[in-house]
Amino acid sequence: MPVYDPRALEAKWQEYWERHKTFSAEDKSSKPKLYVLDMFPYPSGEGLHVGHPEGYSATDMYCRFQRMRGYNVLHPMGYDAFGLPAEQYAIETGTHPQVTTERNIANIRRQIKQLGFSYDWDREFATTDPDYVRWTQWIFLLLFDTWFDSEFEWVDPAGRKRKGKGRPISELPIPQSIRSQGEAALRLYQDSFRLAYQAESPVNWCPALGTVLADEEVIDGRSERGNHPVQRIPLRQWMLRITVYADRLLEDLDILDWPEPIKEMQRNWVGRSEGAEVDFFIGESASFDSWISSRKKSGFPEEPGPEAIRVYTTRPDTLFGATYMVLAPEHPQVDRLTTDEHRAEVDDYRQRVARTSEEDRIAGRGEKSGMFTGGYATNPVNGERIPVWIADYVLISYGTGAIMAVPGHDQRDLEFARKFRIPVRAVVAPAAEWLERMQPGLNVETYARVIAELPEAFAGDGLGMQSSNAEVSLDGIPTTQAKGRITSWLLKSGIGRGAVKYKLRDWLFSRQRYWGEPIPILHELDPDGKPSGLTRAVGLDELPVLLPEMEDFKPTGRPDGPLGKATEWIRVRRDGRDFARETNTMPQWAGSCWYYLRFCDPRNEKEPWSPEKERYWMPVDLYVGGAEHAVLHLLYSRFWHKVLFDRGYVSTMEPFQKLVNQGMILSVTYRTSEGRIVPYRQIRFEEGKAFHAETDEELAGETEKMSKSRGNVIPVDVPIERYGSDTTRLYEMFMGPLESTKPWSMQGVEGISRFLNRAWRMIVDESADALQLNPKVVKGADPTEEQNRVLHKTIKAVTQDMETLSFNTAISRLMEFVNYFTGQDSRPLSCMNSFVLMLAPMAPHICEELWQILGHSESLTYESWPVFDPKYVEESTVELPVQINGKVRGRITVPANAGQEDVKQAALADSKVQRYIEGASIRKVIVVPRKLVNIVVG
RNA sequence: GCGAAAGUGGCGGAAUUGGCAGACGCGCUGGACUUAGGAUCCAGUCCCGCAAGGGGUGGGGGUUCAACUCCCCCCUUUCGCACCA
Repeated sequence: MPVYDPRALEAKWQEYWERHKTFSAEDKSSKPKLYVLDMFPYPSGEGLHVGHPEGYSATDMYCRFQRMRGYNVLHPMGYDAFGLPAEQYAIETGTHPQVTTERNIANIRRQIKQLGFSYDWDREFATTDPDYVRWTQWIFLLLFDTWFDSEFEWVDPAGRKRKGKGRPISELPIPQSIRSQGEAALRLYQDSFRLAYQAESPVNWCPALGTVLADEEVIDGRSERGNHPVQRIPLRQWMLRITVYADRLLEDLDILDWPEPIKEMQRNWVGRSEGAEVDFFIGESASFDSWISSRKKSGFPEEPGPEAIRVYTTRPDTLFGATYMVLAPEHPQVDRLTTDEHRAEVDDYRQRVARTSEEDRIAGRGEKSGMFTGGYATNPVNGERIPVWIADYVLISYGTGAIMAVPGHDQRDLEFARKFRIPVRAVVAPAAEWLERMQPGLNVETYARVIAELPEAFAGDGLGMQSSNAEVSLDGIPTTQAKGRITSWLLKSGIGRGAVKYKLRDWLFSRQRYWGEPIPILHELDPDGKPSGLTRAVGLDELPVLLPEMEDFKPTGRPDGPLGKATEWIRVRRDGRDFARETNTMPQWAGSCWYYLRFCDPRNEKEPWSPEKERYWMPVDLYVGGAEHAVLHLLYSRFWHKVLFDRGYVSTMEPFQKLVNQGMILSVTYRTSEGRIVPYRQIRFEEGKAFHAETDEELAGETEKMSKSRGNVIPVDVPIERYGSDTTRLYEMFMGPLESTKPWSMQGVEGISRFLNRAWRMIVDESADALQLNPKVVKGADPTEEQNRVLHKTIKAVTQDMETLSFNTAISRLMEFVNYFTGQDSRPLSCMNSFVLMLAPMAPHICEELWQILGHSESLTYESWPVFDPKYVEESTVELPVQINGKVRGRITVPANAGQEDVKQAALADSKVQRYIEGASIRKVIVVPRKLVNIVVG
C-alpha cells in the first residue's frame, strides 16, 4: 500500500541531496547570485524548539524557489558557539566547554538536517573553530590598527560625498610636542586614537563568587546565583570606538531595505542630539569679568580648564533660566567644588551612588536625590552665581557629565528644584492652550509668577522671555531661532559652541571569561615584571591565539577572569623582552559580527576571504532572524563592516541589504485551577479541550512565550516525528505571516498533514500494490479551459506570494488547487507537474518523490519554475455584484470586456435590482469595471 | 513616561489602488462508507432571525456613491527604550 510515508521518503531524499551535493553554491557562475542568510543559532543544550526553524523554513523556501528561477544561491549555516552556558556547565560539572559545544552542535546539526534545508553544508563552520578564531582575532587587530579621521573627505560607492573614515594608525599625524617626548609617548598617543583601546570601566564584581558577572546575572544589586552582594568596581577593559561611526551608522540606514521599526530602534539607540556646550565659571567671583574677557580673546578652548565646568544642553536658548547646576557624582571637579562643611555628606552621597547598581538606580528613578557641594558657578550669560549640586540623575557617561539645570523648562530639573527648594524661572513663553491646560485662566504674565507650582515644566517650543543681557536678547524669539542666536553669541564670546552628542556608548569588548576568543594583545612588562602600560599586537603569523587547556574553570577570586590562572600561557618572550598575554576574552558578539563574510570563502587559509568571492557574493540579499537582535548584533556587525570597508577589505558599505524579522512562535501553557503549570506529557487532549491525565481536571490554556520554566516548550523533534519534516515546515509558514507573532497549535499541524496526504492521493494510486500514478492522472490529456484557468491562476498567485515571502497564502492557494483537482476525474499530467514544482520549495521531500512518480529521473531542484499564461487567467465573463446604496442586492454576469454603459444597463435590467429601484429615482450609477456596480437611489 | 506595531468568526488567519468582509486551515454540527474511527468522503458553520430581513472588522466621530482599508479622538494588547540634559 503506497501510502504517504514521510519518514522513509524524507530520509531517502535527504540522503540523495547530500550524496549529490545538490545545494552547493558556485563561486563563479553566469547566473545571477543570491545570498540568503539565517541568523545562525547558539548551540544550546536544549536543542531547537519549533520556534527556531521558522526563519530557516522561510529562507529555505525562498532559496529553493529562486534556484528554480535561475539564481546561483548561497545559503549557508553555522554555529555561534562561544558563550556563557557552556562555561557555566564546565564550572558545575568539569566538562570542558569544547566537549559540551561539540555535543550540542552535533544535536542541532541533526535537527536542522532533519528538516531538509538546502544549505551548502560544505561551508558549515562554528565560531569556535581555530580557523575561524584566527580571523576574528585578525579583525580585532585591524580595529587595533585603525583610527578614525573625522575630517577625511571621500565619495562613497553611491556617489555621495562623505566625511570621516577609518585609516591605518601609521597615517595618524603626530604632533611635534608628542614626537619630541620619545617613542613611548608616541605609542601612547597612537593608542589613544585606536578603534580598539583600553579604558577603566566598571564591572559587576561579586566577591563571594569570586567572579565578574554580566548585567543580567545581577538582580537588585545581588548575584542571581546565590544572592550575594555585587559591587561595581572599575577594571581595565578593552573598548571599541563605535561612537566615531555614529553618523555613518545613522546615515546609511537610508540605503537599507529593512523594516522601518528596526531602523527606528537603531536610530534611537544611536540617539543623536544637537545642542551646545557651555562653560560655567567656577573661580572666585571677583575674577569672573577677567575670565570672560580672556575667553573673548582666546575663543572656546578644547578643554574647559580648571576654572570652568562644561555642560551640554539641547536647549541653549534656556540659559537665562539656569538656576543651579548639577554634576554627576563621579565628575572629576566635584572635589574641587565641595566646601569643607559639605565634604562629609558629599563623600557619603558619592559612595552611596557608587554602591547602587545600574538597575537599582533606574528603579529608584521616581524620587530625585542629590547633595549640595557648597560650591557655586557663574552663569556666563548673566553673571549670576548659581549653586552646584551633585545628583545621580546626571550621568557621567553622557554629554559632559554636567548639566545646567533649567527647572522652568525641564521636568527632571523641576522635580529636583522642588525637592530642594531651588528657584524656578520662566524663560520660554508657552502657547495659550498649554497654559489653559495647566491652569485655567493662566496667561503669559501670570505664568512667570506661578511657574514653580505648575504640575509640569514647559519643555516645548515657544517664545523667549526674561532672556537678555547687554549683548544678546532672546525675548520674543521662537525657540529654533533663539537656539541659533544664543549659540553664535556663545561662540563669539568664547564660552560655548554648537555640539552633537550621542546616546551610543563605546562598546565594552572585554569579558572576564574563559569560553571566548582570546584578545590577541601582549602587555609589555618592565624588568621587575610589572606592566609598563605599553601593548603590542600579536603577530599576524602567530594567529590564532588559542585558549590554554584548563581543567578547572572555577572562578579565580580575582576580577581578571579564568585565564589569569593559566600562568604558563600568559608569559611570552618576544624580541628579548617579557610580555604578558591579555587575559580578557571577546564577547559572544564577536563571532557573529562577520560570519556572513566567512561564508563567502569559508576554507580560505591565507585570508579571511578572497576579494573576488567577497565582491561576487556580497551583500547579503536577504537576512532573516529574530527581532531580539534588532539593535546590538545588527549595529555591531554594521560597525565592523564599515571599518572593513574603510580599510578596503569589503566592497559594500552595508552587510545586509534586506532584513526580515520573523515573529515569535508562542505556545500554550496549561495550568490547574490553582495556577500550577502542567507539562505536556501529563495532558490529555479531548474534544479540543485539555485535561490533566491523572486528575481529569480540565485545564485552562494560555498563549505565552515558550520557556523552560513554563513547561510549554515544543521541541522541533515532536512534530517531525509525528508528521514528518514537510508537514512541520509547511505548518511553520501556514500559521500566519512570517513577521507576526503566532501561537503553535498541534491541531493546526494535523490540517497540514491532511493536505499533504490529499496531494499525495491526487497523484498516487493508493489502492495499487506498487507505487504508481493515480489512474485519474492522464498523460497527454489537454487540460479543460477551467482546469487551465485554475492552474494558471494558482501559478500567478503562488509566484507572487513566494516573491514576497507570503508563504501562508501560497499554501492556501495550493490547497485550493488540490481541492479542485481532487474533484476532477481527469487530471492532466502537465497540471500535476506544475503543481509539484510549485509545492516543491515548501515541501521538498514529498515533491521529489512525486516528481519521480510523475516520470522524472532527476531532482527537481533546478527545474524551471512554472510560468502562467495571462490568456488563461483572464475570464471571458465576470460576475459583478450590484449594490443599491452600497448594499449588495443582486448579481449580474457580463462579458469581461463589456463597456460601462452595457454593464449599467445589465444591472438596471436585473430582476432583483428592479425590485429595489421601482418607484425610486436613480441619482447616480457607479460602474467600476470588473469590480461592481453601485446604484444610488434617493 | 517616550517610541513602534497590532486589534477581523469559537481559534490561526485572508481581503492590489478604498469596491462582494471572513479565502485557506483548525474546531464544531449533520450525513456517507465502516466491526471500528482520532482514516477518508459529502454538506453546513460571522451574529440575530423559522423566514423576509437586519446587524457586523476594539469604541466614538468624520470623508466618500462605497471604509477592515483614509482622517481625528479614545480604549486595549504586544514589543523596544527608559533620568541621555
